[in-house]
Amino acid sequence: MDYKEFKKLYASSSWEIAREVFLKNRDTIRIKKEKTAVDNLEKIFNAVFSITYKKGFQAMSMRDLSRETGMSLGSLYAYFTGKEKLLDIIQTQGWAIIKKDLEHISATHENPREKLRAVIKAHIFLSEFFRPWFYFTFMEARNIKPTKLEAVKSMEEYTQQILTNILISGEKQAVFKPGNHELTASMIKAMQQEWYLKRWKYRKLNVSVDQFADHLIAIVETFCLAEETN
Amino acid sequence: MDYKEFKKLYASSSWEIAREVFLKNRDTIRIKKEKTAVDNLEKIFNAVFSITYKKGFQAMSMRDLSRETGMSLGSLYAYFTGKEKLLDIIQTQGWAIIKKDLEHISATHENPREKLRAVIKAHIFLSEFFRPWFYFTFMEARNIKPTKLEAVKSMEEYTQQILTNILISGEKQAVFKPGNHELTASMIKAMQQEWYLKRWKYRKLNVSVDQFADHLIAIVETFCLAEETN
DNA sequence: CGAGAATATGAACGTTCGTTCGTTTTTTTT
DNA sequence: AAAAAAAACGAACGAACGTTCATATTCTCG
Repeated sequence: MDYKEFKKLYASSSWEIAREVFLKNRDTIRIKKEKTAVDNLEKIFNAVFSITYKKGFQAMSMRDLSRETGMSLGSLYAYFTGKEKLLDIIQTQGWAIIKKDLEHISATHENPREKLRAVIKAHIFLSEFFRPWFYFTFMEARNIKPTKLEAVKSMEEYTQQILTNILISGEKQAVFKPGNHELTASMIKAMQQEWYLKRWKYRKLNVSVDQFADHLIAIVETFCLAEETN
Repeated sequence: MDYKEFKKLYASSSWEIAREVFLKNRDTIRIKKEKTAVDNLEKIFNAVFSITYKKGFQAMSMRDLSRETGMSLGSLYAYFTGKEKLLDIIQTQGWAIIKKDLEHISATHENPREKLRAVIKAHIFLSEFFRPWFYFTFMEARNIKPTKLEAVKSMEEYTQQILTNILISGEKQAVFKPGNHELTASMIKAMQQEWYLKRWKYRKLNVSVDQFADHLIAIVETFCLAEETN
């Protein structure tokens, strides 16, 4: 499967994400009409991503956000109770996107080799489709409260565990070589992360997301696959 | 070479780094006595690293820095002309550390295989020894001015080029397989970066810097080495 | 020891920040 | 079309910010 196919199958749209946020936060959002709320939430998220990509969340002022969205300062506060809550909403939703789709992919394959390929690709394709969410979630993790930070770290461990488990069960089936699977899974995550953290580099090198994913999988399989299955 | 040996051979101390900064910025630093200036610069850098690791540079107030260093607000401004200049000083010095030592390592080996191992290891060991500098340089890159940002990006490309060139010359000598060396070099950089970005993970997993470096080299060599030399 | 240079101090200043709220505008309902 | 509800507005407020500077303290050296 390449990125084009992936987009059609799994990805929910930017508007649907905003709608999910609206439904999850109805108690704190003062806007009643769904269409109004979701449209403006989408506008707000896009503005946040655009501003913070350049200068970070802390440096973004509410006046910046007001200018970028075309909404007044007062209006903005009808959609979230404060700047900190806005950060929290985006972070929480970002991780929800990752978790939901990764669990889905992980469940739909049996063969360890196919499963490993599918999970790696899905993560990269997801991070391409929701790049702003991924980038924000990683770069602004420092700004959330210590309680929430623990949740972020355990989420990181969880997604890594998915990879580790595939490698372990693959070793049992003699598809993969023995080795420090936890460490290998870490390295895979590091390379996946590279795609959304250093996008400018790959745009310059003219590397497509499909090329990147294939290269990463080639490296991993060369290292992990047992000799006879190669 | 393991990390213990590396420390003895190449690393300059935290105090020597501060001294380098002092000598480079004598024109803007209002303190005359070298010992006073260097001692306090070292104290300032450590305080900045400690504060910004948790909340980032933008969120660090000069009052935070004053509290952490034990110096008064007025004193601080004798060491740098403003908060922005402080950021610039640390960023510039961070990249200078990387460049200097990487060039040194790259020049002291001939055999492509040995050279690749040495450069990869040196970068990881350096990032372990100067972790605060590496972490800060990466995480606060967004806060510098566009002109300086271009310098940062070209530095990233430069260090990647060192790896790419080793792979290319290794291919010519039939030590390495043909392949997209630029992309492979990128992946190596991503994995190296992992060590200083996610230190908490490896502390938890009880993975030493030597183990990490060896695992990374194993992955790279499995993928790059030509069959006959394996 | 004492004079002058170097360094440290923190109250004070102007600015910008996040947030609030009385008001106006728009939309929906009657 | 009038009334009621919902949404948008932006001036205003106190707190916190980066920075300055007149003054106090410490150090240096004849």
